Amino acid sequence: MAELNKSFTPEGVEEKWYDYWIANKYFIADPGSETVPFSIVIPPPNVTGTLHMGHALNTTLQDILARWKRMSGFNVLWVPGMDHAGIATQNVVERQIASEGIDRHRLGRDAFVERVWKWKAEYGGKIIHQLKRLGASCDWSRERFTLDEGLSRAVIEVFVSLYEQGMIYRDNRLINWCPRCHTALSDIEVEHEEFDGRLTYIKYPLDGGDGHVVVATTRPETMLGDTAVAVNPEDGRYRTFIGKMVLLPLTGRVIPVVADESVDPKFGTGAVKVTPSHDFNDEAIARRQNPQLDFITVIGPDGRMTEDAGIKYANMDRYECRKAVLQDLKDSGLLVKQEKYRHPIGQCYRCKTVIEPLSTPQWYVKVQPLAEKAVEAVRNGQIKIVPKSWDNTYFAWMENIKDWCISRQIWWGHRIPAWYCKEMRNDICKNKNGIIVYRETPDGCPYCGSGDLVRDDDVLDTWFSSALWPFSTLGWPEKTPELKKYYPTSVLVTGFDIIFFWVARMIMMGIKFMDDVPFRNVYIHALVRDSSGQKMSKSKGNVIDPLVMMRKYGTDAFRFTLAAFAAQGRDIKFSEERVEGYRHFVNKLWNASRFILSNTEGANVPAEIDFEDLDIGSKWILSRLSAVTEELNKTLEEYRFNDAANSIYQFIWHELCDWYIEMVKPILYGESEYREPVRRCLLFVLERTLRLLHPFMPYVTEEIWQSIPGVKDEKPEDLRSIVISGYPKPFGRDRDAEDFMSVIMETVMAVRTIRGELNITPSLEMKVHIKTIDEKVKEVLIGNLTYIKKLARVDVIKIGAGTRKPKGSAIAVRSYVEVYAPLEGLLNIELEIDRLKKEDAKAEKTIALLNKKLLNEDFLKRAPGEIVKKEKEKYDEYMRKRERVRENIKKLYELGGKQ
RNA sequence: GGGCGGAUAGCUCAGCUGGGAGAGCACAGCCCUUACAAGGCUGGGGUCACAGGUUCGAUCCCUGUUCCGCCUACCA
Repeated sequence: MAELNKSFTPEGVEEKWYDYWIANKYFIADPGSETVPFSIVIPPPNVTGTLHMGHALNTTLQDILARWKRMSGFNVLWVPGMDHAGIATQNVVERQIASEGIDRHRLGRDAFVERVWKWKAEYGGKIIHQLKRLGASCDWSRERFTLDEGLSRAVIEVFVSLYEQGMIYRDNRLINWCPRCHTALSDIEVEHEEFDGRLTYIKYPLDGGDGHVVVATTRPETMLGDTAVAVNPEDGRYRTFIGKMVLLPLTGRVIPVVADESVDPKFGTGAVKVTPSHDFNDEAIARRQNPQLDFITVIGPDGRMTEDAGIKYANMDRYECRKAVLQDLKDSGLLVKQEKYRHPIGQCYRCKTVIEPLSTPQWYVKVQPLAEKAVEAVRNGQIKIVPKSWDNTYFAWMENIKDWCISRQIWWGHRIPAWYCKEMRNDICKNKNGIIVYRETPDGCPYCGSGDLVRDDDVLDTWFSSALWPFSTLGWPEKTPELKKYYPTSVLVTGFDIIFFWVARMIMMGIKFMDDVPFRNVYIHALVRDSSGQKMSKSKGNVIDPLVMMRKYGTDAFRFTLAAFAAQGRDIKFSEERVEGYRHFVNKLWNASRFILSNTEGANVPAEIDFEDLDIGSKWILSRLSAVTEELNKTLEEYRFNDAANSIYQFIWHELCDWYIEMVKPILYGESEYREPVRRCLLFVLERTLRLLHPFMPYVTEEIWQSIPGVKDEKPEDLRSIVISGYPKPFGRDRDAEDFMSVIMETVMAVRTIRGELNITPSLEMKVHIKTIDEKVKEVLIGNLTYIKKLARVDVIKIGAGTRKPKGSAIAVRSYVEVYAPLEGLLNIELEIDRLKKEDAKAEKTIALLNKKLLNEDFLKRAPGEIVKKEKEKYDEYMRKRERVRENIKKLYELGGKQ
């Protein structure tokens, strides 16, 4: 095969074949086809994104599944797309216009949103090109965007119907507020991290009397908004205080001491300052009191103190204010002490700004009823999570789920389809809360006819539209053929970091609106970390760029590395050396193919192959091929990507290359009757192997496959591709051939060991005598002398039961054979005795172990008969072996070895 | 505070339902044998974290301990 270069160069080849696949529409799904569907929706990457290791792993695994199923004859649809990523994208564009000196508020909402779309058209979706470079076999004709028209329709439909069913409501309560992004966040969008802080003890004097209460707080500045002090009703120390009033320092306000069971007497002083407007726990206390405590908001949406904080503090930044308050408390002698205290602080998951609890009106989804069904779906097996260990995480979260805050005070996103009737304030409108939720923009208030309507400014949480992804991308709410054919999707492949954000919500929404789960299986893959186990992040500077890996080592090697790393239930510590190793593997395959193709000129790859007229080596490799085929289908079915990768690696390198190719060389170069069958077999094995490997290494396999002459050439040109060539199925093992081969291999390795250990140069052809008591083994060896001669570089003088050890021979004892290599003059008797003694010691150790076991009556009585029999056989075998080894040592001594 | 996972060869990790441990890389020795030196052959290396328990038998199951990760949580 003159066309193949000496080594594989991915550049050019990758683009060439990707373009070819696209041009021939191999990835485009046909909902009209009768074949069994297999569908995946991609976890839509953010428009702002560039490909990172997580995407690379995620995409590779999905592509392996998609290609495998496509080759296996399924009707595969892999829907690609992107997420508009509300806050993240808005932040990016805000930064961009800031560099031009523009503020979004000055630009105005419509103009800003326009800018974001413009940005999206220009920079967004860079990641799509990168996914293509990875070889992703998505149906790009069905690419979707969470903010495109069809998806917006789905979002509105879901929102309005949930509202109509009372499952979406608006409420005013404390929410997580990001003062930088200027929006509400849901609970899971807050990341908790521990920091070294301080616990500040403050004295609150009793009003109209002696004495005081000391409270402890991590946020002294919020005291300006305190409306009570709470103690545990059972706490004897404070019992007399309950119901009394204390003087709130620095403000002159008088606030009550109240009782609440949530207060832990053991923490701090046992007395808590209560700031209902700025702390979730305090809000709960306030609402439990009768009458309810006052809410005084002292920190505003921008993180600055409000006027209610007092003239002195108003407009200060919250941290600046903390310093001021501490100083003032110190000055007034009310600051008792401060102690070091490590505690978690909530931060915005987009910008890491410290979250501020803030009381604002927001929209919520009542999730409990949805969650119950979603839990049930996993519990009863309608959805299978792999690995199973994630079930518990899922259940734990779902069972304690709180209502989902879905409104965001940003501009980039699905605007909430709600309007407020202004007239309602004048009691003209009969609509009790003035809220109008509509699928289309209403002309006027349907209740009072007023034309004075104002649309809600908020947009929906990005994850609201993502939650609909499995059916919105298939055309819902229309009844499309795609929806009918491909929903529920077959599998969702994703990282565990978005189980709550995304997976759980898709399940809830899918069941609610499609009356069926969104996917049958969920495969949760690991997080890719750096080689020392650290999370990759820009700030740590330990990010490995997938694009760099692909450029440096080729996409095939990179993909294979990811698959080989993807063991279930463990994070991936990525190391570049592994990629390098798999590049060697690509090269190995390449060269083996070169060898096969150049030695099979004139032959065509057969569609099927008959074991009968083949030599043992060929029967063996075919049997092994069938075994690995079975293994691959099985491991892929179980999402054991690493096992799949290792199996095919092992087969190609160590069975096909190290043994089979080496052993058939004499046949190929000589005039054996097996020459033609072997040539066919080589092509057959190569072609099937490439197909087995294709899902992992799409490019190099296609490149080689296209050079193999045979069946494909009869097909029309646009159907000639490994992509649609069919995934191999097991075709049967030949146990005899495998057994016989193991005898041959054992013999060859015995000679090689002698060579290696005694440092006999490979260029010297050794003469060996082989002793075996088994007639069948003898027959096999005699029938396959060519192999043994070639692989061990020996001339076999004698084989059989009566073979005796010639004088001055090196000896290797194996299960079925004993190999004697006469080495007159060459043999170092001492070295050889040492070697045999080592073997003797090994056997001795095993025998002792087995002996102990077999003398144990309990073992004989209770262990299964099959095991006992196996152990006995093993014992006998080792006894025989030891016997032979010892005999040989004795002979060597007789020959002159020193005792 | 609760929950989950990990601890196996120098390094990175496999080891599915318990019968006595594997790979890749690294290391050592020998080979440029006409597919591949990005290669071939051979070899060394592990009381499977620690302590108990269940069992005829435990790397595997149970309990506890230590050390690492991660998730989750309104102890101010």
